[in-house]
Amino acid sequence: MLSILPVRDTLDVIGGKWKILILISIMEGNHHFREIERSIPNLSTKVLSDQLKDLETNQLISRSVSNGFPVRTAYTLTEHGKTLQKLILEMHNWGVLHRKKIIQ
Amino acid sequence: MLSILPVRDTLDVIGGKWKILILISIMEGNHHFREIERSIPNLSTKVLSDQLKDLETNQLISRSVSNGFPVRTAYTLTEHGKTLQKLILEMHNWGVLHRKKIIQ
DNA sequence: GTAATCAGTTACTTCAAGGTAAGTGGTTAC
DNA sequence: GTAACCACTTACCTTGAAGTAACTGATTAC
Repeated sequence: MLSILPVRDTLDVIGGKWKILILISIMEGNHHFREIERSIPNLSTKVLSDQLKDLETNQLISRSVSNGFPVRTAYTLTEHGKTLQKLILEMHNWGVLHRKKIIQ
Repeated sequence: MLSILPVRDTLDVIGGKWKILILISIMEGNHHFREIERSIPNLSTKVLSDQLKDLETNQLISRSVSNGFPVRTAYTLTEHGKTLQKLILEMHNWGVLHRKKIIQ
């Protein structure tokens, strides 16, 4: 008997059009704002900014600003964010399976 | 290097507010239209009807109509639909973990 | 014969996620 | 000193998912 709330919580956090893409981009080594932006086609600065705030609020990523000049911000996965990796891999694998099934 | 498309495919199929809830309801033994509708609070007939069509298009559920009277429709998971169970369980588990982390 | 149930459809509205475009304030390269 | 880059913000607009409400057509119970 699965209760519904936890699954909805998960979708709130990683659902939508961009959140998973941004997480994957950071996982793959893109840590700066423009770097992440350039790595994901059609992602606007406004949407990226909004989504990064959401991800930070949910403690999946952390934002740090270097004290030196030029000031550079760096986004990294938190330990909590890293617990998503297995789930993202599962979603990837199921997506591949599904595409094979549907497109044939 | 995870490509983005498969994860997006997965979200297209199980994302949104209702699809996973409907799948879980069917998994738990609700097979008739009104049965599914009653099992999920605040779900309207129109939305249920739309979502069931989507799920059928994606070959996750199948719709069968009994030849006898009264005509009853039955929605069941396909074999392909059953491959989602592991992923849904993962989403459930991560949701529980996340709620602990955020709400404390 | 009328009230209720099943399995939906149709027409219309609302709303939040996402998109567009321009601007801000600082730094660096030449 | 001006052009370009970094890291955004602000204001406004668009669109599609979801919600509301009423209706359909068949069957069954009383």
